[in-house]
Amino acid sequence: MSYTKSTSKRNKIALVDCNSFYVSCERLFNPRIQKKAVVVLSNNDGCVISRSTEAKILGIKMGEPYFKVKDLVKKNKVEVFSSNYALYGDISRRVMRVLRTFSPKVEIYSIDEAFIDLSFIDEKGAEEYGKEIRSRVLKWTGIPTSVGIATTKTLSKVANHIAKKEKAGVVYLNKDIDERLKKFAIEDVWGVGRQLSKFYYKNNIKNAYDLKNVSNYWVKKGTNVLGAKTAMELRGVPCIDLQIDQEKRKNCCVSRSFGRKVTEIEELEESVTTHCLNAAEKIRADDQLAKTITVFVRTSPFDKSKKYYSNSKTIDLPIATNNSLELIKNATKALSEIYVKGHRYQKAGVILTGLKDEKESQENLLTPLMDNKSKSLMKAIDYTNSKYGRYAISIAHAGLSKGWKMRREHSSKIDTASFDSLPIINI
DNA sequence: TCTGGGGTCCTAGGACCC
DNA sequence: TCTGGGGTCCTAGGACCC
Repeated sequence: MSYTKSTSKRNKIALVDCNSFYVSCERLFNPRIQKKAVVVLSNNDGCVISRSTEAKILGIKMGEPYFKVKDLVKKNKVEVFSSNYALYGDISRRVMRVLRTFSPKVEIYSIDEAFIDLSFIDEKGAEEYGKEIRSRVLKWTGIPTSVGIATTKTLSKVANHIAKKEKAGVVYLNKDIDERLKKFAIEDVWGVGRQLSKFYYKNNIKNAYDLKNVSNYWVKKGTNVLGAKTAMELRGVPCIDLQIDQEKRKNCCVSRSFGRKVTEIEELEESVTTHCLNAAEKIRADDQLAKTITVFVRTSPFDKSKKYYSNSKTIDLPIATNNSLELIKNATKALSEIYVKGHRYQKAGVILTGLKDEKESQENLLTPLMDNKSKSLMKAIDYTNSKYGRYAISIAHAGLSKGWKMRREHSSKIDTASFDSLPIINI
């Protein structure tokens, strides 16, 4: 058996993850905050969702409500930003474009991370290649990354985690794997969340090594197939394929918390209408049609002094559509069925499901002739809004005052349209 | 006063059918 | 008291991810 030969052909998957991505994006445009503690807040300035290393050291936790750390932030002069997803999306696309120069097989896993197939690199070259990825991404986009390389996606997640923790930049997990896994807490394993951690701890499985060494049968019985796949991947057996083709979404959800509590149905209607416009625009951009629409509303789950109310209504559309007006009509009807006077609503949303390709949908003989007309209307609206800014054309029912709209008190106001026209300078 | 948003996949259980 | 047995399809809800 020729061992060396087979190992050199082994699967190699790199996970490239941007460090403190949203903070790094804000830093690109703000030299003043390079070395400072910085945090980025979620929509509505609700929670901390990105932290610089300095902010982590101060003890600011991921996902922590902003009001709980406000004092700490003030005392330590932490720089605070409301999130700017249009900006982060632009930077993300740039990062991904650079990653594609390293391998034809790239899976964009989230806004700030990607799996890359590096099986064509031999054992000795893997770590060097990882370093080259880091430096090129940094040079071409300004974004710092960490790279983990291993034989499966789950192990490359482990490697990446270690790279971040040890500030190693690149970790290639090819030796002393068991020793590393023994020090890797079970709750940090990709695919093991709160419930599974509880279950594993109860059964004396405390780290990745423990999980690697229990029987597949036992894992599958106690959890499900995904649990078993995770265990297999820790053993180095690839079970989760790289998804290279960007598949279209199957659902589309648009929802927001309100900037203040809402009690009247008119304001709920405004927000639901706005969410419909956004959701419809999203699926039109992908040439998709929706078969069903769900509207949901809820009060604050944190307000213990009031009774919690949460409800949703789903409507099957007679003909799959992406027509804003059609969707709004149904959403409004759904809303009227779940609205109960007297509650202080905190959030409302719209979910489009049963999405399918417009091309694949059969032309329905009963489709009114109107349809072509409204199709061109939607096209015109999308074009105008993309050219002159979102909401250049809206409908009156979406509301003009929008007293319920979310808070964004710390926006850096970086205009991505103008950013996109900036020249790129390679240093 | 103030606690994000948008996804995917899996399973259990009901409806329905023969 | 006893109440068939399987198969498929669909959906709601849970768990997980970033």
